[in-house]
Amino acid sequence: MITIKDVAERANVSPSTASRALRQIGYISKETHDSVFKAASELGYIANSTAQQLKTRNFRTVGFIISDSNNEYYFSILSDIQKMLTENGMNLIIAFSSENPVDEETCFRSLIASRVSTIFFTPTNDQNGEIISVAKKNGIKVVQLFRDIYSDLDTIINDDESGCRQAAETLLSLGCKRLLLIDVEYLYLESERVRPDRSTGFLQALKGSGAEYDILRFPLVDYDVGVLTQRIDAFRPDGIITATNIAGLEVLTHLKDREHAGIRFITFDDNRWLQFCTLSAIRQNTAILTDSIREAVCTQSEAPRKVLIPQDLVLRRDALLD
Amino acid sequence: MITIKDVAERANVSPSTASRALRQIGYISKETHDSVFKAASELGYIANSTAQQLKTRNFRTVGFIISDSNNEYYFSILSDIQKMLTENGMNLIIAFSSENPVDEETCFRSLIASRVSTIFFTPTNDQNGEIISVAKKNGIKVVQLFRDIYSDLDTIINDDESGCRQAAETLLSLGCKRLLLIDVEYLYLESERVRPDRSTGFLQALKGSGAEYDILRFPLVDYDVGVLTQRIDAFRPDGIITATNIAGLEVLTHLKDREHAGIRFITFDDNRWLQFCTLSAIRQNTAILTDSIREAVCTQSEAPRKVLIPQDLVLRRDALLD
DNA sequence: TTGAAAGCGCTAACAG
DNA sequence: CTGTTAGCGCTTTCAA
Repeated sequence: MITIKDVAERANVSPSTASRALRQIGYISKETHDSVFKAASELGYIANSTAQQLKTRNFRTVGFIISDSNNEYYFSILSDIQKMLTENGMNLIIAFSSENPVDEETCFRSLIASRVSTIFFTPTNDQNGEIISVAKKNGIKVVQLFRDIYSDLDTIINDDESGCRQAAETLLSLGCKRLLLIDVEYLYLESERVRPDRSTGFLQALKGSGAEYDILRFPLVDYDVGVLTQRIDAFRPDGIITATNIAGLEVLTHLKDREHAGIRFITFDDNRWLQFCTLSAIRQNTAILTDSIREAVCTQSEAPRKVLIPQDLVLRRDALLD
Repeated sequence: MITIKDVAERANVSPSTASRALRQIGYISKETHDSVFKAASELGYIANSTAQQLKTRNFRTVGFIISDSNNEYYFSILSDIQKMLTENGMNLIIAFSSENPVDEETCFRSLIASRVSTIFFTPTNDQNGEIISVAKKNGIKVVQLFRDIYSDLDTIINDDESGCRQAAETLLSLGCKRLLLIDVEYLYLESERVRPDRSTGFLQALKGSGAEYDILRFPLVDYDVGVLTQRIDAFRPDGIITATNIAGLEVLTHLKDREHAGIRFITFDDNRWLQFCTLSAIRQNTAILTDSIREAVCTQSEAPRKVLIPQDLVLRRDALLD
């Protein structure tokens, strides 16, 4: 390991002078500046940011807890977020809560130990207030993403409720009479506690439409696909909305196998494969999301800030109707 | 911020005693142990791992540089890697090189500054030996993933050469007479410098088969899709192999648009959408990969270790042949 | 069994 | 303009 002491010795200055020279701070003579930079480059010196942070109490790392590693939506936003953080001189540490409170707490502990400046997480339950307050006691900002569970936290969510309402209205306007929504079932959370709620938007669209409808709440992980397929076969919908890509794929696979036809389909979370299959989807707004995250990282507000991000419905010629 | 001093004061012991008690190391009386733990839990104390690492010189973080954030393959392996690291008490920092040497160097600098124990990266070029040696000078192990560019580094690669040979042999055995391989064009690397090389396996399979063939090297990012489609239209293949999902999607989109038929298709990097579309793919072995990464992180070898991971061809009823 | 002291690598305050 | 000193939070001798 090469330290600033090594650089200082080689340049015949004190460590503090070397430090100031390298950071271009304060008054440094041209000669000192040059000799320090020369020494640093010859030695291959790179400042230990761990020690810097300890000293300056200025923690330039952000923690990101992904709740569902199978959900590609997370990864589609990750590189934008990382790029934005780099532009702001920050690092990104990621962790996975696997949709359960115990892992979520472990993630928190690990990120708190690393003294990240901010933790972004998608709450898997409403019982982890303890560790959240420990984070805050340690000067860490905590922001909940995509699920508004803890009312006292900064919150950034996609407007899934309105997205789902749009999707249902569109299906109705296309002539559907029997709509099925595959919403999310949370293992450690009452559905009623979770905002935004796709079912709410769904019901608003259906109110007074005269159409039949059904809602299945389906787990994000460790699910039994039979529950899904039986419900489809029993209800016989002519339009289906799925809350995630994964559920969407299960639905599509089932419909294809059974050679169903004429069932219209919209899923949350657009991607290139949906585009290729000319399937309709609800597209999240990554730009606004990244921007909100940047703001959350860079500003320190008092009152909890709530951000609601609008989303688009992308209609495509539905392959299943061909 | 809550420090061990706070805990020590509340428990009426010295910081060093508190430290030993919390880490269950050395001789500690039952009473001290209990009072220290009580104080820590009441205060919500979590040890600052930054300071711990500075002291113990034991860096429990791994850096991972993703070269292409559009390539979902990276994300499909990330959660397994992260889980494995967690089990071994380590953290994961990710960074993105965006397939260019400048960003790659920036990533290295940032990870070296964080004093990660190991850096995994997919080389985007062969000119960054300088920063790699700086990493090593700072006691950081460097492992190249998926591309064998620097001969003196630990290396973990998928056996794309054999995978491509298998794919080509299979297409030939299915009766194809005109094979097109869409291989990767590297912006900052001569193709000949990159191992494994899909084209090599492709050519081995074709040798003596009497079939016609063509190879197009296509960029991973910022590509012109017209180059791809024109080549397909000009060569009129009856079998296509693509090196990435992204190129694969472009090929499929083109073939669908033009209502081509009877063209067999195999792509690298299997996923659930390919499965749904009943498209054939070459499937990487994530278990072996994760295991190799664990070994690289946990053991310190002298000579550079080279790991070659075998992969499977998954044949599915090709939707385009229906 | 516990505490005092030193020091990991770095920077900020203060003298010079 | 530069060096000395102290200390971030933690652990590790070493002495008590």
